[in-house]
Amino acid sequence: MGLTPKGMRRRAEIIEGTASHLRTQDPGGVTLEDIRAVTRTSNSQIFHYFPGGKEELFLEVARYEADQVIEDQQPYLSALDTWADWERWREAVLARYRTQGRQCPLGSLMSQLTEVPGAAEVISALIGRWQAEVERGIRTMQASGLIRAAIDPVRCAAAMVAGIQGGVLVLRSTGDIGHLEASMEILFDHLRG
Amino acid sequence: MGLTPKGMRRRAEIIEGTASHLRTQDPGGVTLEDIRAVTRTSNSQIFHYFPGGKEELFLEVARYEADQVIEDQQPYLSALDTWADWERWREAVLARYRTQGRQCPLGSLMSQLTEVPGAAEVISALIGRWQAEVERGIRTMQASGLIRAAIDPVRCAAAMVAGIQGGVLVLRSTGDIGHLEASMEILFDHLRG
DNA sequence: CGTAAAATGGACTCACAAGTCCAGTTTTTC
DNA sequence: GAAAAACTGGACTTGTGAGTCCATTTTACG
Repeated sequence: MGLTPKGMRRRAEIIEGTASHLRTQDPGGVTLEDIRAVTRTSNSQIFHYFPGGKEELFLEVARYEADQVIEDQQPYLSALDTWADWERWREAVLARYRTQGRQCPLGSLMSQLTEVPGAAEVISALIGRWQAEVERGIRTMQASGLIRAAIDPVRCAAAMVAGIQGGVLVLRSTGDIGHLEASMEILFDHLRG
Repeated sequence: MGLTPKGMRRRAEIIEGTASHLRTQDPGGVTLEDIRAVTRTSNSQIFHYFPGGKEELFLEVARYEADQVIEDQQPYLSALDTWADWERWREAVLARYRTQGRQCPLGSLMSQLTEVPGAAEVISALIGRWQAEVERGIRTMQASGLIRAAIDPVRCAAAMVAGIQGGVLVLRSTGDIGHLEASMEILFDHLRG
């Protein structure tokens, strides 16, 4: 049979507890014992809810964090209809990364999952969703004449996503958010023409 | 005493052998035993040349690979004096990543070294060097009137580096090189005005 | 030469952390 | 209200892989 309501709650608690612990600790060094302590579970619970063990749990956490990434950009990301919306979105992105600094929950997590089938899909899906939203925003702006028609929405959205990713990557290694700012700045300029 | 000539050779061999093995295998799963096999060494040699053990060895490999990244872009990166040079450079970068696909030796390696003092410096230094070269290129082009003066060399170089990094990151997770191409394309357009 | 330092081989220790097992408790369901 | 299924605790097994140790050979250098 499936999970009882209580079981579902417990499972979610384990994922969320692990996620929040992984935001402050390097996932590479986190053991099941740490997770047990932090989530007040026992070994049997972990393997009960995640038969695939640590790997499966981490993958679930990655999914959860990927959702968070999008979530944190809402409601702006889904409604890029005016320049003011774009600016608010940009601020939301910058604010997020200014706050979390070099601690990118998803980035460090994914590096632990390099050969788990499904891990790459999590990122691909995230990037896909992200890019699709940006693309939609560009098209909307084009429809209302705010962005010139010569802009290729697909390429521009791709560059935007890549620029942000790269900016965050640099932020993670150097602690400098300037690259992220510069990337978005220039791409916005490019959209404005 | 220091190392004898023979010792220095051996040490270099271990680094290079490990590096080339790490390009085809996920560093996370590579053990000292694998390294012993691949480099035909014994445990004592590894600890003899790298008293800090695996961590120290991997850090050396990271340094080595970081040098390679710059090396592979030469001689173009150091002489971005005309548009033709820029195009050749772009092609060199794209060619490199088209070839190695999702296998980014440095990226996967660094994720194993998240809490090694010195690891972040390797990346910081790489990004710094990279960005400085691009910046110099932009200034040269400005001096000869090929790029308009309104362009901010620092911001633009930062965005370029971030865009490339992000493009590679996406390439690593999705296998799609389109983001890298789009990033460079748009930034080149921006430079051309 | 000869001797001291450096280079090598390979067996051994040891800690740790993932995963297993089973016995006991709670919840669901009929 | 009782059987079945889901849930939980915690001790135990086990494999693995980093790092240690010492004995032996090779190289540097006066």
